[in-house]
Amino acid sequence: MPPKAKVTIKDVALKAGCGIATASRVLNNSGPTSAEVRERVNRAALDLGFSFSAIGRALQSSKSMTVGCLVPSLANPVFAEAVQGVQNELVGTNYQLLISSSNYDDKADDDAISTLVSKEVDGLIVTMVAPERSPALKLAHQRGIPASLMFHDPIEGFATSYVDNFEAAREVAQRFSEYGHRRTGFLALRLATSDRSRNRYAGFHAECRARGMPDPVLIELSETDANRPEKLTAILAAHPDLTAIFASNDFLAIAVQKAARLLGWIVPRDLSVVGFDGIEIGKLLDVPLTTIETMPEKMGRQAAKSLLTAMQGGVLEQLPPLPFRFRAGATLAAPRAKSRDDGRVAAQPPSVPLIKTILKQG
Amino acid sequence: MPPKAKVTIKDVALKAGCGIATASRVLNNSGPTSAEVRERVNRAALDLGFSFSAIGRALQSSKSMTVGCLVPSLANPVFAEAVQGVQNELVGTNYQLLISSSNYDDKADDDAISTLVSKEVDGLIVTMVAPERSPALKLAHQRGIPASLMFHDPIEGFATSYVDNFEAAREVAQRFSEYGHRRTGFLALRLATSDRSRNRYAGFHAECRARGMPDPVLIELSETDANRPEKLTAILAAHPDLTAIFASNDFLAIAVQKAARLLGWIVPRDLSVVGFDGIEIGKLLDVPLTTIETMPEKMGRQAAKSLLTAMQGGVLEQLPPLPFRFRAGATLAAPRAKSRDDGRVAAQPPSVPLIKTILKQG
DNA sequence: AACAAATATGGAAACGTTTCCATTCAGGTG
DNA sequence: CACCTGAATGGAAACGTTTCCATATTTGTT
Repeated sequence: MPPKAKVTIKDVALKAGCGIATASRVLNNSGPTSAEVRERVNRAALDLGFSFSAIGRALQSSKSMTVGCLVPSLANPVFAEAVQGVQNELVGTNYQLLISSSNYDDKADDDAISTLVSKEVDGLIVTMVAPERSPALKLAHQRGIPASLMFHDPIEGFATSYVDNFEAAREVAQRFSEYGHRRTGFLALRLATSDRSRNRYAGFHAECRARGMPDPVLIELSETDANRPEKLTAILAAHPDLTAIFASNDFLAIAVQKAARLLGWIVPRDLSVVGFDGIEIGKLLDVPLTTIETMPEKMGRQAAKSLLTAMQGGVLEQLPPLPFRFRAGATLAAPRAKSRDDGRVAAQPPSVPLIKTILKQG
Repeated sequence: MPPKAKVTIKDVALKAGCGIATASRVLNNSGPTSAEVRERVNRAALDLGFSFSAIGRALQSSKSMTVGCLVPSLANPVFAEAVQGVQNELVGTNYQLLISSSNYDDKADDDAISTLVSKEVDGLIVTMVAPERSPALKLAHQRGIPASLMFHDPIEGFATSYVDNFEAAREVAQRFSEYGHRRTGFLALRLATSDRSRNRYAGFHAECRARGMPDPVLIELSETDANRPEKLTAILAAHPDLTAIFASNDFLAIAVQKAARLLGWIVPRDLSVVGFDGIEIGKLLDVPLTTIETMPEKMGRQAAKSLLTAMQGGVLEQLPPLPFRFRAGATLAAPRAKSRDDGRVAAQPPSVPLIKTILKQG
């Protein structure tokens, strides 16, 4: 084990007393070799601790054996799971995963793609703010780098692995309607940078209309407000007529319940809440979360799978969306029959001190 | 915009009517050039849509400008956040992030490191099952590839960014003791593959002893059982004398509360629970989770930061552990004075039908 | 025994960079 | 006017592979 910094195939050939070409053939099993030289080369490689330089290989074959993956942020468990799905699918192939994240920034998205392209990735798997108007992504496409989208609805020229947000949201509106809800709200974060949220809102809105319900109230929260319930509490208080909230993700669905409790409202008696994503924790809550279950891991897997076939010369074809599933939970129920102000506030007189207590600890 | 597959610096030089060396100097600002040729080269590069081949560069400079990162799984939000932290620190440098995951498998860990090394990463950031006995990691070290650990306690030869699990766990024992708890349990997943959990257990155990409490009951859950509360319910029922549980992560802390509820126990009246990690959702729960807050994002950042200085020729030095913080929450309280069987079961007669209901929906 | 066919081998080019070195040319100094 | 300095430039080597091609050796067939 001489800890030589770099041992190349040249060193192996030298030690084995043969030419580089022969050593290469032995090490790759890529051509005729005599048993004798095979023995010598393998022994030399082992002794020297040789391993191929992926860079040398990449240069000569113009294949980096690397796929680039861009998501807004790994701090969002949904994206993290999807990336893990990609990874799971890539294990066993010889492809490695180069990742980047944009923190939901349009410009950063584009830069990230450029960087990945200049690293000569063999394929791309992306979730970005606006894939349809990313110059870098278009350029990658022109250069013949196959790209597979995740979470996005289909757009011209790319295959995508996604869940039908519009349809899923329609189902939520339908459930609300069946329980007799009429005045609803849609709660989301960063609507401007999330086509997913926009699609959910669109579907929810469309189905509410179709059922003759009033248009849902659109509640958009800033990043920072999401962790501090006060703002949400104020918003709820300002809309006492809402009986049901559709939250664009499960975290928000849990946050809005916290806000409701601060007002002394009880879920689902005084307010129904439905989330989106289907995180596991939702099942374990005291009042299990009603939500739409999706499969981020599968999404990543599917994106990786199609990309792999595309990289092997196959054609990138659009598969149908991944299924979603309505998880009943217990945060959705019929709205109270009685008028709001009588019912809710009266039922929980000590709401004000409660707020104080919790504000203090936050 | 001729969508030529590959435009190299040779093409640029040709079009600009100069030598390759000159073109390189212009494009890199790395030597004397006349204003005139500079103009021509830049224009040619722009016209042709030239961008450097990172592979060509890597080969010649023997720097891949890539750091490899290995974590057990991105499906665990703690690791995902840490990786995002690494990423955040790397943005702005010219380093890209190559990731891999082992799914908590010892062998896979080693293979992953080998692969990353053969990709010639310039540095490594790793969390693995057992870094101290990974041949591949040792080899990387011998080859002079700097490596920075995450989540691990310090080991010979590597810098690590971590939280003092032992100390944090001692604090939990101390809090339990102060509230008057004596019989406690430690709940964990995959103890064999997580030195973090083992260290927490060790610290918890040590402090319980130091305070004259009985040794904590060690409860280890299989992966699959963690999502299905029945098993946990059975375990709790088998240990009716426990008054407090320290869970090795917040997810388990929430799961054990679910199990307790299935038995009709009320948290924290009948059972105190303390978690670990400090996930945001914990704050939003009806009964806010008592837990140890840690900073995974910072951990990733710190690991990346030290690695960066090491890669720039600096020395990899061990920093003190990152701080943790006890978050009070509301799932920790004094144990009930009365005997168990009187208190708990009698207080919640309808516990059996409740179990049935919930089992059905799971 | 002679020759074709198959097998084994190594030299060299190519992949896209950067950088060392040598060359050319202009301008300044004695 | 000869000389030196410094700037500008391009050729070529090197980084580690794979692969084409040509050569050398063995095997098999008449």
